[in-house]
Order: sequence, then structure tokens, then C-alpha cells
Amino acid sequence: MPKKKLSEAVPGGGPGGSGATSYDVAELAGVSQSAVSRAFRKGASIAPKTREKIMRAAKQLGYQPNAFARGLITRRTNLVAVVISNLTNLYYPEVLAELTQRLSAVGHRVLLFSLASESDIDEMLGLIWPYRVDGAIIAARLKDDQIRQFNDRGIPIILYNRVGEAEPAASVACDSAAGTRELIKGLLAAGHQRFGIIAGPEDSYVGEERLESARRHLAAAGIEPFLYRGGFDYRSGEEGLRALMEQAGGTLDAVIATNDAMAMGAIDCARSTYDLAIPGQISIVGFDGVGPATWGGYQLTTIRQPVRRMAQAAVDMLIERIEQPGMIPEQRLFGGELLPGRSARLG
Amino acid sequence: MPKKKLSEAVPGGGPGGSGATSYDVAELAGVSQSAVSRAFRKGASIAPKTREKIMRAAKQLGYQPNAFARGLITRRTNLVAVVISNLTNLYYPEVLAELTQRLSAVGHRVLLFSLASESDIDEMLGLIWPYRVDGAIIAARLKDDQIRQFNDRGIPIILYNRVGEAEPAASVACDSAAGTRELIKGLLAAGHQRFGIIAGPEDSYVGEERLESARRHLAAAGIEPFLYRGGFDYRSGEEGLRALMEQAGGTLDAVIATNDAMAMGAIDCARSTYDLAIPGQISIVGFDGVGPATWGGYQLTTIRQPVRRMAQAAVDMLIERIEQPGMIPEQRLFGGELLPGRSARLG
DNA sequence: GCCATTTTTGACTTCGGATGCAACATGAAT
DNA sequence: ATTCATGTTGCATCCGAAGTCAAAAATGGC
Repeated sequence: MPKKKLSEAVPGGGPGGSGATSYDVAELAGVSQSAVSRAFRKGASIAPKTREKIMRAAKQLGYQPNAFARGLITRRTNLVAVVISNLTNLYYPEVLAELTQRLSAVGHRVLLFSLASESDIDEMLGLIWPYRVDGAIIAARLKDDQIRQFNDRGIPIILYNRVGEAEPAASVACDSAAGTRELIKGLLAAGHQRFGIIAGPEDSYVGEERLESARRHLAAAGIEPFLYRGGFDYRSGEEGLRALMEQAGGTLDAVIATNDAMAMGAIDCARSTYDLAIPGQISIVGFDGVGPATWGGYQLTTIRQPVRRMAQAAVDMLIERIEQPGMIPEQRLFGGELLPGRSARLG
Repeated sequence: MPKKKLSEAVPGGGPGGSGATSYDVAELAGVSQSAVSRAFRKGASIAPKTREKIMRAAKQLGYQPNAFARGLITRRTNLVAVVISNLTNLYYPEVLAELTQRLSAVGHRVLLFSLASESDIDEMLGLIWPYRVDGAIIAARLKDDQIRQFNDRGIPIILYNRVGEAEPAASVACDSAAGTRELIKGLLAAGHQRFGIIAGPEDSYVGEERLESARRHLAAAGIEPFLYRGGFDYRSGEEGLRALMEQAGGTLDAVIATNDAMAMGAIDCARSTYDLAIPGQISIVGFDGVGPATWGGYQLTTIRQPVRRMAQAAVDMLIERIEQPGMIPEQRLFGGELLPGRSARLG
């Protein structure tokens, strides 16, 4: 009988079968299991000749180290949880694609969680813990006590377009306030007077930030905007424009939507329902700079979030904190780029 | 000294610290580690009173079973790899959202892989194997030998909108051929004569299927369409329309785009560059039924893939195969729904 | 060729939960 | 009370790779 732990014949067990272990490789290469382990860890003490022999055997058996065994002993899983509240929002797929690729590039896998509703977060956290992720990137609204759970467990997190309130947390965000201010400055300079705002749901962090900023800067100019609350989707934009026109008695000058999808809905509605020329009779601006915003039919005037740089920053910050626990929380705020587009007159 | 394996004080080690193990819980509850393990496995032999005691202790310590230890011994990881080629395609986020939620619902986590280019698949497979996923859902083009690698390892996979060629594989797909035929039948019935096709890249499975089907049915009517090859994105649609108009000498009747994004690009280009009325002077159809297709500015005539049902089917089929290995490959083909829209005249 | 270093190597233990098995407790049946 | 069936429990072992430590091999210096 073989000394120990040799994997049995596997179903379909020809060459390249599935269950090869380091013991199998060791036996084939005529070395110990420890040697195999070392052959796969860069920088371990092993003779080049031996490593080569082992690698040859490993290839022959289709051996890949078992991440679960490795994770158990090293306490590093190379998993990063990525939590995204509503994937169907046009904006998040871009973010997710960037994050996934950047994380892959630095040797981490993405464990994806998507929420049907923000209130499912607690339940979802219970699904994360067992996997002992090395870190998490979260684009959903975490309550302070939820952030604390990560902190208590020593799992570094990066909030994406959110910031922690009482509980400290590292974050990456696009400067919603500055972007909104820039848009409004332009709209005011072009002489707009009667403003409507199509805002997102109250439980959205960025949505509220953009709304607050818009209100503040309009107030500074002595303007009280009309307000409609939607759900960040296209339909809310249509519905929002209708509601605002009604409120304003049809004399709306400018509409600020707190994201692009709603702005596009508003544009289509303004054209088809009210037969308004854009930007001749009404200016409509959005926020995010998603793909369709630049399409010919819209050419939205909006603020583009530097998604790639933000994703890169999020990953960099996370990796830093994984490598070196206990780093100070840091907030990185990126300015957005004004896309002039053709949906608004800016001064 | 305690008998065995009691976790040390952890950083921030107050109540609810991170590293509680089953041994810690066992000690607190005054039972053996085995009992703790059984308390967490539904259907295990344990007295209700004991379980309760254990659960109380577990909660007090913030204990969550370690998925890595569990996965190591049970050889079930509850992980499913989801591979998506290009996430920025408008269509995939919907699919991903559905898949993630359905998989969560049946107790599986999603390990997400996204490809910058389809050729990265081999490299990516090397990242999957160590995690010993229970199964995989793949919306990217797998070569036969790649499918075989899954088969050899006994990992069930479901191809999404792809089918295996020589190597057998279970798959879920939308019937591209039938959908395309339906669109063409309608266009022909409405009297269109001069057709252009804006196709996707040659390495796309569904793209080629749609193209082939279109050609075949047009040929049956004695029509030879003009052809342009794009990249499935909006810009390709614009560019495609321009190219086709040139080829056709400006007398194009109908344009078949093999996905919605390109159709929308074509629509905008037809309107802005050629000042054509849609569908009065030219009919343009797409495929997929993505969100923006139904937006007011487009109201695309297209085939909507039943994404929810397809995702549900993919998950169901995968779970079946995980529970019961060695099932027969099965292909499920879903019919698409014709969205009449307003971008084409159908007979 | 011998001794002192420096590599390289293998035996053994560890990570944390699952499980077969035997021991034990409980209650019912005799 | 004795026997037997049934239900609980703990012990010991296992999963597969990583790391410790000390032994073994290779290298260098003289």
C-alpha cells in the first residue's frame, strides 16, 4: 500500500484526471509532498532541477493546487467580495468589468453578490463570512454597524461611491457635489431660470449628494427648483419630466437628472410628449457618462465618472490594505469630466 | 492548556471577534466539536436541546463555519464559476443579475470571470481549477478541448447561448434562427426588397447563427443582402449603416442588425446622417430586446430573449447536474418574443 | 580530503469542519 | 428488572497544501 494519501482512480480517470493532489505529483516525481508545495510557491527554497521535475509531473497529471486547502492553512483565500446593489443600472456593469479585470490582474478572484434590494444586505453578509474573503469592494449602502462587522473581522473594505458615516472606512468616489456644481454653474450662466430636478430614491447615497448639491447651488442663486423622485431608471425620467412640467405649468427651463438613465428618459419624453426642442427650449443634464449617453440620439450633457481610474484606485487601495492590515482609512475623491454633449445650453 | 485548537485572541478580539472556530463554540457550549458541526448541518443527528445550546454559543461568538474547511472535506464548494466574455455588452448585465440571484437562492456563490478578449479563456481556466467549483455557466466561446477539460474533471457546465460542437455539453440558448426567420418573414411580407445585414464578429457564435439564418431566408426569397461586419457595439451600427448605404447606392430598404446595440447605432445614423424616416423609408431590426431598445427614441423592432427564463433554466440544469453527476447533455432552446416596436414595417 | 556553511529536502504537524464508528443514554416492550 | 431498539454523543481520522525544523546534501575554503 502506498505510504499515504494517494488519490484514488477518478471517474474518467485517464491522464489529466481531475483529482490529482500534491501527493500524487510527489510520487510521480519521486520527491516529497513538501517539495511539490515549494515548487508552486515562488521564492521558496527549492533546487531548480527539482522544481522542473515536479512541474513536469504536475503537468502530466493536470495538477492544480487546491485553493481550499491552501486557503485553510494560509488564511489567505485570494477572494474578494464585490457587492453591487442593482446590476441592471447601466453604470455598474462598466464598474464591474473594470474591477474584475483589475482584481484578476493582481491574483484575486471575484466573489460576486448582487442585491435584489438594499435591505438584503444583512442576509448577504452572512453568505460572505464563511468564505473568509481577503477583502471587499462594496457599491451598496452599508450601515455603520455593517461596516463595523467588517472592521471587527479584520476584513478590509473599500466603499465605492459611498462613504462611511460614523464608522471609518476607506472609499473611492466621484465628486458628485463638484460635478453637479459645474453643471449648474453652466446652466445658470446660460440664463436658465426655472429648474426641475429628477432625483433618485432617498436611500441612494450618491443620489442624495447630487440632489443636495443642486439645491444648494440653486438656492445660492435664489432659485427654488421643482422636484420629482424617481428610481434611477429610464421610466422614472419620462415620468419625472411629466410630473415636473405639470408642477411648473409647462414653463420649465432646465432639468437636472441625477443620473443619465433618467436624463435620457426625460429627453425622450420632452421630445415626444411635449414636442420640445433640446437644448433650444429646454436643457436636460445627467450624471455618470454611461455608454448610451454619447449615442447620437442623446448626446447628453453630463458628468462622466472616471470609471477606470476609480476602479483602479479601489483595487489598489484594497490590495494595500490586504497586504498591510490596519492602514488608515482614506477617501479618494475623483473629479468628473464635463461632457458638453448637446442636450443643454451651458454658459 | 486547553485540549486542542482553541483560537487565539484575535485583533480587536472583543465579543463577535472574527476567528471563532467550531472548537471555540464547542467549548463554550460544553459539547464536542462534532456536535457543533452537526448542529450546522441540517438533517444531522442531534438533540434539539443541544442544537439550541450550540446555536446560542455560536451567535455569542459570531461563529460562521469556515467554507474552506468544509469544502476541503466535503468536496463541495458551493461555488459556481460564471464566465462572461464582454460585460459591457448591454445584454449580459441582465443575464448576470439573474444568474447571480438565482444561484444565491439555491445556496451557491458566484465566482465571476470576465474576459478582456475571448482568447484569454485558457488562462482563465487555470484560475478556475484551483477553486474546485461545483459547476460553471459559460457565456463565452469554449473550444471543444476546453469543454473536455470540464468534462474530464467532472465539473458540470452549462453553455449560455452557445452549444458544444463535437464535445457534448448542456446548453441554454435563445433560438436565433427562428427569431431571425420571423423578422425576415415580416420584412418580406411588408414588401422590402433591398436588404443590408450588420453582423457581429466572426468569432461570435450567436452572431454567426443569426447571420446564417438571415442569409438563408433571404436567399429563399431570391434576395442577396449587403453585408457589413461590426463588433456588436453601437458604433459598429453607425459605421455599418454608412457602409451599407454606400454599397447599396443609397437604396437600402431594410437593415438587419444581429444585435440591438448595432441596430440602435444604425437608427441614429440613418436619421442624422441620411435624414431617413424610420420606418417610413427604411426598416431596421435588432435582436436581444435589451432595456434601451424599448426606449422612446428607438422603440426597436426586435426579438426579445426570455432572459429570466433562460437564466432560470441554466441554473436549474446546472444544479441538477451538480446533484446528480453524469446526466445526459441536454440542450434547451427558447423561442424569442417579437417586439413589434416602431423601427420596422412588418407584414 | 576535511570541516564549516549554505542549500535543499522530507517527516510531521497544522488549518477547521465533516463523518464513520463505537459508546452511551433513553425509553419502550417484555 | 432485562432486553432491545432508537436516538445522541464524542473520539479519531480525513480532506490537501503549507510551513517548521532538523537531517541530508551540496558547496566552498584551505
